Amino acid sequence: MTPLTQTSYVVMGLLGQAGEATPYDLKQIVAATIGNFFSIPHSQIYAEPARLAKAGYLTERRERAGRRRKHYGLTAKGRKALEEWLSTPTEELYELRDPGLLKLAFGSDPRELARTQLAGHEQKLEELQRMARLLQVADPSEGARLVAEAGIGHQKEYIRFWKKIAVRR
Amino acid sequence: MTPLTQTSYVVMGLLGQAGEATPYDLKQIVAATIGNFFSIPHSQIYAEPARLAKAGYLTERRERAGRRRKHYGLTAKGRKALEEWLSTPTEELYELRDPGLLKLAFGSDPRELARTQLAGHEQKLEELQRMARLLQVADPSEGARLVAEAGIGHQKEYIRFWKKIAVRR
DNA sequence: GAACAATGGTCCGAACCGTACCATCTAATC
DNA sequence: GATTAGATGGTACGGTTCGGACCATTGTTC
Repeated sequence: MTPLTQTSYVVMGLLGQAGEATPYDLKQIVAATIGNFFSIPHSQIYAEPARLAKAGYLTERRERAGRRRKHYGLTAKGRKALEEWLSTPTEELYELRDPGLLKLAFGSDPRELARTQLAGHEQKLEELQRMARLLQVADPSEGARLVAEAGIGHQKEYIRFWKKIAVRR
Repeated sequence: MTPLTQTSYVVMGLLGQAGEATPYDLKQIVAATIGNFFSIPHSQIYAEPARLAKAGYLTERRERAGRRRKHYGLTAKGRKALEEWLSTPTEELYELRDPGLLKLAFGSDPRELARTQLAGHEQKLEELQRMARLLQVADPSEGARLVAEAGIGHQKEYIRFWKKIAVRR
């Protein structure tokens, strides 16, 4: 039995948008886009397509020469599973692991922490804004744009939060 | 070698605040507080203290009768490790897995999704606000209060986001 | 054509995870 | 005072995930 995990749907979802792709392609896309709100370690991005292919959700085509890259694409079965998943809204909310907040909760010095975290979030915000600008012109999908917006909103929220702490007396 | 993971610090951090505790106690505290921004499955909360005790970071005392609960506390070594960790601000940001945004990115129907997610986040917000009120009166630690505030801020951000989508034409 | 960076990928043991199950205590009900 | 239901408290375990180290091919620069 091959249970489909959220990672599975990430892979299938990307292939649904990108057509055929190698795991490396997927890795790049993840890093640039959904990695921002759905983290996946790179080793999984290589392992998962193989697993899915074996279970009939993906086609696997291997180059005969050179790098012998593997290219994956959705099968009908894969496409069906993906669509089914997409058409059922989740109630589940997020899962979060924020080491900054963790330290804060346990009594780290708030101001120092705030400085460090602030820097990170500001940088992240810029990244996201850059990305959003690209999507404005380039991307066909509305979902991608919305999601980028969501990310921006949360970064701003983080920045408000840490700033408040940083400037406190 | 026993590398200290974030989970380790959660356990040690809680013991730092609570004094001695059983894994069950820890589980309860996590569920009520830091679980909101740092998720850990309950099986880990039982496994980790044992691991840490074996490595000398915790003391382990087992009741002789009845439930034979195990009580854990920080050793000097544990306290030192904790303090060291607390005194180094992290640059690392969060790790997030949000299935709602994932589906949105891949083309789920935004309005339907919004309705479902909205309900969840509104409930979560209430929970957090209830908790925050409790902390106002009961909790000594400033960190805990700040962190609850952060959570509230993000829930509100989520609600703004999904609401905007839900009411769209 | 050597050296170096970028690309593309594999491998592995430890940690993690969900889930199912087990045991003890409490206290209400008869 | 026996029975039972629910809350409390905990263990076990096999499969999955994870980070990180390492390997191989290609492209670029000198």
